[in-house]
Amino acid sequence: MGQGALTKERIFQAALKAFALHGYEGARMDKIAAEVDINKATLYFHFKSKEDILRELFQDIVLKYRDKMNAIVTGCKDMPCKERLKTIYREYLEYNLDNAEMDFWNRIYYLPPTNLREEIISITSESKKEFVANLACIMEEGIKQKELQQMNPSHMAYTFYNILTCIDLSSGLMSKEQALLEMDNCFEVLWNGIKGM
Amino acid sequence: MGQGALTKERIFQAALKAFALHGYEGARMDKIAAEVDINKATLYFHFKSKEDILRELFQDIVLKYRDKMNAIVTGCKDMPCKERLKTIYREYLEYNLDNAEMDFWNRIYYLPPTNLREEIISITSESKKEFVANLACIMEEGIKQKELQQMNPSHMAYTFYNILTCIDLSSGLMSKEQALLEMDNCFEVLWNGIKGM
DNA sequence: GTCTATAGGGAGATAGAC
DNA sequence: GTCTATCTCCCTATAGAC
Repeated sequence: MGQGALTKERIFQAALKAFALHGYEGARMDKIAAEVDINKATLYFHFKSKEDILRELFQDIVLKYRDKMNAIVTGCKDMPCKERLKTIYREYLEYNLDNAEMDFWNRIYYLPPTNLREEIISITSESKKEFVANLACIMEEGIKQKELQQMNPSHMAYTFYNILTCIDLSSGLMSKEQALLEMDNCFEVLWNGIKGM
Repeated sequence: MGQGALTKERIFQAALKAFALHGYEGARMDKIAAEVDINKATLYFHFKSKEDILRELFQDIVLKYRDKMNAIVTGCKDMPCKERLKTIYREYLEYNLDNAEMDFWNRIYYLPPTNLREEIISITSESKKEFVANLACIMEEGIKQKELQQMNPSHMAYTFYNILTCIDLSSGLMSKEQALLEMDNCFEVLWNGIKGM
C-alpha cells in the first residue's frame, strides 16, 4: 500500500467530518484539502468529483453500520429476552451517539444531493428494514419463551426501533449522558408494555 | 396592505419551499425570486439578506407550531386519558406529515447556518420541553384518575414524544398512509405499557 | 417597489509542470 | 502523486434608473 492509499484514507476522514458538519452543499473541497494538508487539485487525482467522494463514503459507512448491527444482535443471542433487548438498546445508542459516521448519515439522508437522493433513501430504507426484521425475530422468540406478551412482533420491533432512532433527533439537544439516561427511562416504559404477564 | 406586503408573503412561501427542499446552503436566491416571479434584486428590498429571510421564517413557523400544539392539547382536554393521548398522537402526526413547514424545521435544525446555529437549537429545545411538559401533565392526570399506571409521568411523556417524533425520521421512507398505520401500531404498544391495570 | 446591470467573491474542476 | 495556476460558472448582494 503506497502513499496514495494512505492519502485517500485521510481524504475520507476529512470529507466525513466536513459532510457531517456542513452537509453536502456546505462542505468545501478546499477545506477538505486543507484538513488533509494537500493541495486541492490532489483531491481530483484520488476522486472523480465531490459527488464521488460522497458516494464511496456512504457505501463504506453503510457496510460498517450493517456489520456493527449484526455483531450487536449476534453477540447477545444467548441472553434472556429482556437482557438481550437492553443490550441491543445500549450498544446501538453507544454506537450512534457522538459518532461522526452516523451524523454524516443523518445529514446526508435529510439533505441528499439531488443525483444521489433515490439511492440514499433506498439504501437507508433497506438498512432500517433489515434491523427491524432482526428485532422482530427476537420478539417472536421472546413470545415463544413466554418472556413477552402475545402481540404482533413486528409492531413491537418497530416501536422499539422508533424509540431508538429518536436519539438521532434529540442528541443534539442534550449531552450524551443525558441522552443515555432519558433513553434508559424510555426502555423501562417500553419494556413494561411488551413484557409477559 | 399594499403590494409590498403581498410580495413579501409570496417570498416567504417560496423561500420556505426552497429551504425545505435544499437546505439553507442549497437554496438559491435567484430561484426563489424566479418562483415568486420577481427580479432577484427585489428580494433585497424586502429582506436584508438570505439569513434574514431564514430568521423571520423560522420565528414564524415556531409560533405557528406552538399555537397548533397548544390547540391540540387544549382541544381534547375533557376526554378520558387514552382517547386524549390518541387524539394528540393523531393530530400531531397529521400536522407534521407532508407539512412543508416541518420539513423546513427538520432540515434547518440538522444543518443550520453557522450564525444561527445556537439560536435554532435553543428554540427547538425549548419547544420540545414545552410539549413534553404538557404531555407530562396529562400523564399525571391519568395516573390520578387510575387510567394510567403509577410510573414517572415525565418518563411516560418523553417516551410518548420520542415515538411521535420518529415520523420525522421515517416519513421520507414511506407513504403518509403507511406512516400513519405504523404509528397506530406503535401507539398500541405504548398504551399497553402505560395503561392502568 | 421593481427593474437592469454588475460588482465581487467563491466554488468545483482541469491543464500541465515537476 | 502532488503541486501551481487558472478556467468557468454561479451565487449573494448592491448601485442606480424608472
